[in-house]
Amino acid sequence: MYGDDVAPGWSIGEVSRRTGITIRTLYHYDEIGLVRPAQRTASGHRRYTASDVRRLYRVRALRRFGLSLEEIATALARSSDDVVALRDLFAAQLAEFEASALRAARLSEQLRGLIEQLDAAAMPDPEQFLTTLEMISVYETYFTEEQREVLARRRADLGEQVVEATKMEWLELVRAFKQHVEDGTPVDDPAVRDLAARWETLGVPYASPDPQANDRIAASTAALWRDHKDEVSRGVSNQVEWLAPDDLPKIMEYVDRVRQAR
Amino acid sequence: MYGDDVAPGWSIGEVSRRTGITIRTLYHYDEIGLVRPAQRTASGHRRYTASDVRRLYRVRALRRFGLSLEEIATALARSSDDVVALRDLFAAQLAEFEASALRAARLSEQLRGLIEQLDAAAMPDPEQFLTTLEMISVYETYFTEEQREVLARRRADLGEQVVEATKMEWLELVRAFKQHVEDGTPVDDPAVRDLAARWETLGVPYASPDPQANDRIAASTAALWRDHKDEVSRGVSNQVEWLAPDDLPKIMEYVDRVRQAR
DNA sequence: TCTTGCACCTCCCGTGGCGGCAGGTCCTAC
DNA sequence: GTAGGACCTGCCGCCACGGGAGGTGCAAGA
Repeated sequence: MYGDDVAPGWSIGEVSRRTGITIRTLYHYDEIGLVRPAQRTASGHRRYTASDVRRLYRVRALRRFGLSLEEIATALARSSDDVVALRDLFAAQLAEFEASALRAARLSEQLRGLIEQLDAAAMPDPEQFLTTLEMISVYETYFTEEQREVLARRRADLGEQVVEATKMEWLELVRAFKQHVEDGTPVDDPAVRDLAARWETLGVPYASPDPQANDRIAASTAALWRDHKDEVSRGVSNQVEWLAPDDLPKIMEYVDRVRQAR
Repeated sequence: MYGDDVAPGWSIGEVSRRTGITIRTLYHYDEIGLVRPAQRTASGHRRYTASDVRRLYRVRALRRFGLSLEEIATALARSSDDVVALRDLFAAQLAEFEASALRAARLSEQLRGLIEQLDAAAMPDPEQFLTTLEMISVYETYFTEEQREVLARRRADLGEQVVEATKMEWLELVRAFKQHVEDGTPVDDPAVRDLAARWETLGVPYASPDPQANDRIAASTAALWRDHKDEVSRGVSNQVEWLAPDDLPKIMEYVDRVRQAR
């Protein structure tokens, strides 16, 4: 066609079919200078040489590995004299893949948990579920990724059984304190003092070996509680029947006073 | 400030600090109607209520799970009356996570292989390595994802040892054929006929149970060889010393004639 | 000769989820 | 009076193209 068939190389359409790259993408690569066909025909049509097509295959391969077009351009520009740069680029990309795989795995797990909750219909009320969602985000806001990492690993190490047991014991303590609040037990009573001591030992198995990390986590927890008493209380009271949404703040205040009385 | 502190809710700056969402993002959410602050002050400043902030936290949580802002908008709009839609959304997202994790794992493995090759300095010449890259892309162009899947699984099932053994045997056959080409052995000689028979049995362990799939893979392979003789030959001759870049096409032609002679 | 049709060209707008800047307003504190 | 900070709107930029409009060049059929 056009008598171009005597010209060497291939038209853009032929190249597109051969390589599986869309024509639009070929235009784009030409535009940004990544793969420029060596020549044009008299009528202005692009002619790709064998070396152009080879370059295209290289670009495609590197793209598959998630490199940006800019990275590919610099890599192909200097890769002829050092393979080391390419190696480093690959290594960096590999590290990123692995990091994102880790993130994806964590998110998958969380999602699975949420789906399970929804399936178990443990949360019939959509509002309750949305509150859970809020808490997820609040949690992310107050704890750094590193802290979440530490906590998640700790929980995993201890196992679900232990975590559940801790939860139950904490709830028992809350229930006991609730009774004492209602009874107006004085804060220096030995009974509540013992309860407060048990309260403090609850977190011990979750502590990390680094005391400073513990302090930071405690500070974050305190800030979270300070700023989001209401949401947390609602969340907890959704889980147990004997707790009204505004009980927990009162109880926590009482516990604090008991601790200070020591 | 501005005497706004008597107005209920929070300014955009305060919300940004509390939630960790940038002000620009808050503007964006307002613009697209995803989170509109309930009111404005007389001077036009945004005031976020507690319910606005709750909505923000929900949005953040859903974003973390990779939902698009549009999906979040529809989810939050109707989630109050059906949690099922949300559950399905999560399930779909989970499936996507898992698919992308699979892709990432495959790419990681390929990258690791390439890095290993580079580290082993088995490829001192950058040009050789770039040819390898080309071949990766060519391979992708000629085989569909499904076919690659089948081949990869087959290789994994057989184990590296077997694959390596096949490679070695194939190279031996090539070497034998090369000798016959040079000697000018006629194509109906029993010796070369036997070699061709062995050649054909080589691929048998890699065949999938579905004969049509095998045919398609064979066709793809033929097309690849037809269009990329030179690259493949260069690639193979890079790996062994006794093979010149233009030997392989001649050998393959000879093998073809031997087969047809039967 | 006219039409139809195809391959190709350039130019330009759109995507998602914001980042960032310019230039203005509003209010407080020194 | 002015310096500064928080806030406002409007607009351009990113990345890797997708897609469409509107034009050109050429061949084959009616």
